[in-house]
Amino acid sequence: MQFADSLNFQERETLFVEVILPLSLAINYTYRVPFELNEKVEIGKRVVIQFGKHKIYTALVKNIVQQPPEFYEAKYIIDVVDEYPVITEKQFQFWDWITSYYLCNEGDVMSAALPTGLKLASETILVLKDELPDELILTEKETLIVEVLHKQQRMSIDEVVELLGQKTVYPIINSLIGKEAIYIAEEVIEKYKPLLKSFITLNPFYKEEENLKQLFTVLEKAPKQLDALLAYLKLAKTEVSIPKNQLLEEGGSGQAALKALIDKDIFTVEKRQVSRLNDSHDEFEVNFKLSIAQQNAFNEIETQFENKDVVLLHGITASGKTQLYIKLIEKAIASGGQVLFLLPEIALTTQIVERIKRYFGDKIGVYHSKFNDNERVEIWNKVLNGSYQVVLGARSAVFLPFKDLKLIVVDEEHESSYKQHEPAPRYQARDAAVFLAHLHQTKVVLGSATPSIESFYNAETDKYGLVVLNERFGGVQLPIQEVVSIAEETKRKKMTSYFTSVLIDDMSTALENKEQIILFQNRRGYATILICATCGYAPKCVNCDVSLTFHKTSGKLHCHYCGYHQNSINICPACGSVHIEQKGFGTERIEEELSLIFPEVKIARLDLDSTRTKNGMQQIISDFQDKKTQILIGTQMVAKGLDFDNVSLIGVINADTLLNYPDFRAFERSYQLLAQVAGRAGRREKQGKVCIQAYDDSHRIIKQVIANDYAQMYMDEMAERKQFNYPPFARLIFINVKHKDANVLNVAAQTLANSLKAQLGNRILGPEQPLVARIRNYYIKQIIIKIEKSAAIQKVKSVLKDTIKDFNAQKDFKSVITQIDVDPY
DNA sequence: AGCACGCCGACT
DNA sequence: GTCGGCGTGCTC
Repeated sequence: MQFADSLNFQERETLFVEVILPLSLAINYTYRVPFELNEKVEIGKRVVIQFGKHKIYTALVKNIVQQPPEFYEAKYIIDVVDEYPVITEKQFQFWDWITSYYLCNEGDVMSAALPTGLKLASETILVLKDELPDELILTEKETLIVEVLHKQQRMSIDEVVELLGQKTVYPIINSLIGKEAIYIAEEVIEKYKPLLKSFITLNPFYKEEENLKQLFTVLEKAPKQLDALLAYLKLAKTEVSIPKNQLLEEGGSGQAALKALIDKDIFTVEKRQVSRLNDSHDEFEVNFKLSIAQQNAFNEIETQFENKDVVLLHGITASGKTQLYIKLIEKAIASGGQVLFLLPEIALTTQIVERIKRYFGDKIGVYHSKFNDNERVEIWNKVLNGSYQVVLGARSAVFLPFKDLKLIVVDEEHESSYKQHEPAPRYQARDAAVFLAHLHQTKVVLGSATPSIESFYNAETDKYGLVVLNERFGGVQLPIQEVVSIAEETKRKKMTSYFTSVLIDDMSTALENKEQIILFQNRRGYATILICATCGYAPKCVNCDVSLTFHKTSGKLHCHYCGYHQNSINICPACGSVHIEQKGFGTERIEEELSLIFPEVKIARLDLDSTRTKNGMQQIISDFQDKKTQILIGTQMVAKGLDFDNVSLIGVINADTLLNYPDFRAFERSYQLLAQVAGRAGRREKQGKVCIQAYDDSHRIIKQVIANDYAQMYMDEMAERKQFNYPPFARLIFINVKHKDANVLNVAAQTLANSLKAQLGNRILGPEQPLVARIRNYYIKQIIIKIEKSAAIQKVKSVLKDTIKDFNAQKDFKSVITQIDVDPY
């Protein structure tokens, strides 16, 4: 026996794990596995490790090796968290692709991919020693800390910072440790807490008829308890254990009676883990039939899938794409497997989700930012164990642990919200989904009424399949569309505040017919800026190079970039004049002006400001749906995925603000947005109306929207993109260079651009000053890389990576921040 | 990210 | 001179 043991000892292996930390770090780190944990470590499991002097994190095992690291002594891992891996092999491959394609760190991807509940980090806590040394001489500040610790046992670093009113607290803490007055502990907070509910079960003894009868007689003297028992028996027909709160609600017996029964051992209580997700157990909706056009499109998609991995479904608004998706999903999961259905974030809180949920019942999970940490972990686990077959989600849903994907649907594929800009990974979820499908050897449907230029180009060049659905479902008519020139109306003095006489007439008619109206204005706030009529002074943000926006509800001036706000001004701080004028106008201002014109009409506003609270948006939408409000004014939000039966008029207050945006995609975006807004009018029997107000009423994009001419828009755009060498004819990479000092930044950006130019030539443009030159006290310059389609993109990327690394290694540029954004659109 | 170390200005 | 802010480097 002893011999065998020593033999084992000889042969016992020492394992090392390469782990990904949920931090933006350039490399992964290697830890040593204590022998007792050898059996438990596995790729894809989380481990608890100490990183640096104190901090404890959960890291993810990426690899297991036997060679010890050459140049340093590895720390031991503290524990293995998971019973089973939480990250699949395919996910790691997916992460690798994101890392290399979007030029970010693995830790960035891990942070984005894992729900917060699966990442734990420690907090440093100060604790008073049980026995303080006899002669303790403390400084004033140290005494302050010890006094607080006497009262509340423990303090966080932040609390110390607040208590002392200074940022540098470590020297003081270390001094206290040195004097043996305190010690520090690392408190690891388990973020995910399963929800526990009490369940009541009848003691099996009373299963016997005889015993139960006897119990009834005993309880006759305690009517409340008898009530509780009866309530239990009524509820217990299908399940033996009844949730305590349900029993209390239905029985009406009260806590005391229940407790008495539990004390008498008639009922037993048990805490059970329950799901937070209120999955509907509704029966599936009756089977609907696809129209002939839909059925044809369905068949066509199937045929195209035979030799294409991606099919673009170009279906005009109200063509019934959703039904088509449902049929595709149904078919995909018929023989097991999973489906990912991506939607833009805002569309996820609306009707389309309800419709699909009703259809697929408890097979479906929804994943987006409105869910809290705990709920997200539960969804993650249900995808991992396969109990969710269909997932509806926003862009981050591409990171869920799918086992067996059979189909990916990306609805509204042109939506810019599929791109994450901040923080890294700056990924485009639609493109990532195409790669994800490739990993799972499966297919993708990209759906849109107004496809992005690049997707349509891919379809045109046969990279993607193309299926067109251009018949409105159920014979819904196209709305009547009209353009009104604001310039013309102003000249003829026919404007009433921001509204042309045409729009006012349309609104009056709609209101008389008891129909509803949606007004679209692409700008939040009340007046865009305040400006002094005497000297031209306009209040600016202290942290950013932007004028502040006046919000009437708060009475304050707000910065939309950093959140800074200050009280409004009545007197010009520069010249003392009282002639402060408001320039420009936002949703809030429109709301106010409109209420003067239609004082008896209920008006609601849907924008970022009015939907800050959790249910704010839902409330506004349902009020409008229930016709409690007649006019809904909104930003982009009103255009996305909202269907209202009674809306007969859509008004666009000012189309020019969209068209004048300085970006090569401004026209494409404007077309998409205006077409989408227009699509909200008159969805059922009745023909709706769209009224677009613009200064430049003969703009080609507006004409194309009115004519519903996507093809012409596409051709015009392609001609321009070709001429100026923009996507899809070239690829773009942006490099944002940031620094607190404008001079340092200028030199740095120029230096970086020069060394890139030396290697990549005229593919490098800039550095240029972006629209907003300073945000949150950081000055910004932008370098643009334009790469022709034929170039080896991976080579360019590796040059880029190396150059930036060298650049950041230079002494003067150490504190310069560089951010790479691949496909920045 | 977050902590240590080292440099430098301001304040007793 | 000392304290605290701030930039810089490092974490297996």
